[in-house]
Amino acid sequence: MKKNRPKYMQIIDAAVSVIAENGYHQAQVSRIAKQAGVADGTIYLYFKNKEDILISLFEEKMGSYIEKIEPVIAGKESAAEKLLLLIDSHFRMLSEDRDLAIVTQLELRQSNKELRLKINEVLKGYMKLIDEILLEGKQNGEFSRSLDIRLARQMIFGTIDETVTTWIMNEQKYELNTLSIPIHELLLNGCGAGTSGPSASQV
Amino acid sequence: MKKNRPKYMQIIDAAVSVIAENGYHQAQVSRIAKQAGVADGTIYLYFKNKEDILISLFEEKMGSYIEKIEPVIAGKESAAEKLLLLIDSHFRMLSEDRDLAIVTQLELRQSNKELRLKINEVLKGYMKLIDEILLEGKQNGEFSRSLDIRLARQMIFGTIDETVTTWIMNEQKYELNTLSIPIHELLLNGCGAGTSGPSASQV
Amino acid sequence: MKKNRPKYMQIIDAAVSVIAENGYHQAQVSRIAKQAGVADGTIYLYFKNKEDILISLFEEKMGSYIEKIEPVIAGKESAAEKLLLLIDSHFRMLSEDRDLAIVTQLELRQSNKELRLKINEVLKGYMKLIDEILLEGKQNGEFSRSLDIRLARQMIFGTIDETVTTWIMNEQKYELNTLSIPIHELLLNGCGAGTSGPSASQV
Amino acid sequence: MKKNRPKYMQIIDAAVSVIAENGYHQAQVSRIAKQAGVADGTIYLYFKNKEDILISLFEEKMGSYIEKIEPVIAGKESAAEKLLLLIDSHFRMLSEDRDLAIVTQLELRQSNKELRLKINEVLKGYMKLIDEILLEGKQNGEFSRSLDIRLARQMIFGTIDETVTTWIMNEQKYELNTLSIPIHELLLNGCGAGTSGPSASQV
DNA sequence: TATGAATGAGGGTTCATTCAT
DNA sequence: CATGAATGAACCCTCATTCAT
Repeated sequence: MKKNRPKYMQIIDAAVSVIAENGYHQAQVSRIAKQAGVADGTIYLYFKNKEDILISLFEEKMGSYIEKIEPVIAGKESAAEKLLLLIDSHFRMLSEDRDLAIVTQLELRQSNKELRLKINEVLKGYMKLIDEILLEGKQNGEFSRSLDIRLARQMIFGTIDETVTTWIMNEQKYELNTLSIPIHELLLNGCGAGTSGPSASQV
Repeated sequence: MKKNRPKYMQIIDAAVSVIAENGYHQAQVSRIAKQAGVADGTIYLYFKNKEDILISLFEEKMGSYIEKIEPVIAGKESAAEKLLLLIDSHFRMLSEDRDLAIVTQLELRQSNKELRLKINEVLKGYMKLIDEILLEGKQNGEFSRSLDIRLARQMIFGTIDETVTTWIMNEQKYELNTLSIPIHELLLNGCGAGTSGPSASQV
Repeated sequence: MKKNRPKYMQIIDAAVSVIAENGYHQAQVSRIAKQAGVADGTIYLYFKNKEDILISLFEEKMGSYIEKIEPVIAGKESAAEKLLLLIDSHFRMLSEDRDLAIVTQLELRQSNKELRLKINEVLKGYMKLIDEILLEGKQNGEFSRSLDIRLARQMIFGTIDETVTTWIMNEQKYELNTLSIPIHELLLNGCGAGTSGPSASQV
Repeated sequence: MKKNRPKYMQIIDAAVSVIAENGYHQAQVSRIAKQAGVADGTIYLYFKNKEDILISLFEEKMGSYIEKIEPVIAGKESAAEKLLLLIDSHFRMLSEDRDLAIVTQLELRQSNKELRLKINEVLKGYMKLIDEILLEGKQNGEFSRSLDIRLARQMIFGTIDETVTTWIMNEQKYELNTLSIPIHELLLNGCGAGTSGPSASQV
């Protein structure tokens, strides 16, 4: 399996670094190769083409994050707590790797439609995770019975995403994680949690 | 004023149509010219360069939308009603011009950072509009006193944007405007409106 | 006759000024038209095409100079005096119109082969003038009997031309006309005048 | 070093040939590449841009000529002999490579001011060589004590240059080298050599 | 496995010239 | 005579990918 060889991750990390520093359109394959310390041709021993580097980058970084976060979330008791953990972990992951944050929030979005469709495939796992939290919240009465899960998921993901993008655009001048609790409260309210008890944020 | 000559809008409309059909990276100037029924060189009598077409496109379509919607919203009495009108008009505008929806939600986001910064300038007017609604809602007690306007704005814009993008990605298989009221309800709840009275959506 | 209409010279003068200021490749027809205070299309009522402006420019400025200098030179008695007058007038003409000097010595030489062939046609009158001086000098014993007129002419024209070009390249930091007498002496020597009497420069 | 790889000279030679045949403005990069037997992109592995090909061409051909001729001239005893060698070598070099003659005398002069300034840099070495010959001739009494070196150099270079250009313009109908001795005699006279002894051309 | 020299397709923009008014 | 909006051909350069070593 090529993915297990050291140069595989070496190239992906080089891609993140080069794209974050120079932007998507300045991230030539030769530049990534140089940063990774390999020859241009070597890239093609590990990746089908340039697009494949970017997809793999997203899969490795986001895919592995989703896999990692899933069991941790499963350990929490209430949907509210799960949602808070989701938001906070999301913010923490991107705060801790600002290059990755720039790449996923700004640069990778300049890619063509095809690539973005494939990125969406990876995100589906994340959407499913959100849906499960919402479903649980509906079923155990934490959230409104009439909650439309698809719309609520768009609200949650859209809000998180817009929040991170704004933070990046403001050159990360503030601590992203300080927003976890207020954003959580907003979203809980949105889901109808505020009507039947104390805010879960206060838990 | 060049903007008043008929070919100006003719070229912008051609750009929307060509980009929607072929994608951002396939939208060669010569293709846009052909679609507009003018010579390649004529483009440069009306626009500084290719990027200028795209900026102008966004300014004309979104900028004029913002200007148009502003007084209509001002006519509404409550913040909740204003928010509903904002959402519903946003959805309606993009439903009525699906090419424009594709261009603004998917294609224009592939542009370089510079262009996107200029697009953000145009969007600032929209953000300000949202902020005003939120401020009004806070002041007249419709929304929670503790509402963080910046975060609430990110929630509102992020949710609307994500909802439209999902609709586009699903090839517009459903009516976007049917989502106006449920999205409105979600967002109102998020703003803390549900805690102190009947949902404004029911107004 | 188009040449008698005021706009004809107006356009030529505008061309000299625009080319001197901005260089040959920046001298677009529209720029010349603007400088001349006429519409682009008007240029084509007076000139066949852009090249025709440049040829006419050279014909008018250099051709008229040659016609003017010819009778003055004819009035001088010795070949040596005639040569001095030729050199000094040449330097004076270009000193007095530095724009023209820049255009003829530097900018017009960037034109294509065809244009330069036509310029050479105009210069033939000048070459003939030099040849006549040389022939007279040979016949009356001022110059060497063995002088090759063609080569001597190349020396004279080449020296004058190189001297003016060097002066232009040095940004006209010195008075070109101070070189008339020493250059004259060099060239007289070259023609074998120094062997049979006092320097003609001292006449 | 890129200059040592065979394709470097291959491309330069192709450029000379293409420019000589089709003219400066018709010498597209793709045409030069084709003539050199390489792909368009390969040009850019050896040269920064198109202008760089032309500068390099001049440096390689004229620069290397100047370096080569310098020690040979140093071996001659008198300034007169040195001058003859300079003229004759100059004529020989261009006679032996008529494409190069066309390119340097006619085509390269159509280039923009910037390129011509760089060409002048290369020529400065040549001017220095002429100056050294003149200085030596003045000091050892071969040339007139009152000789102005700068003006004499302009005469020498101007005469040689004009002679070659006339030869090119006449489509090389005669042997350029037959002019070496008579031109030499003209220039020696010009430098005041004829006044104090037998012509060095007769040596 | 690894290299890196070589490939070649593809597009934004300028500007001399025209022609309907 | 005069205008100036419209035309459209023409070209340099980049960079993802290949393949001989």
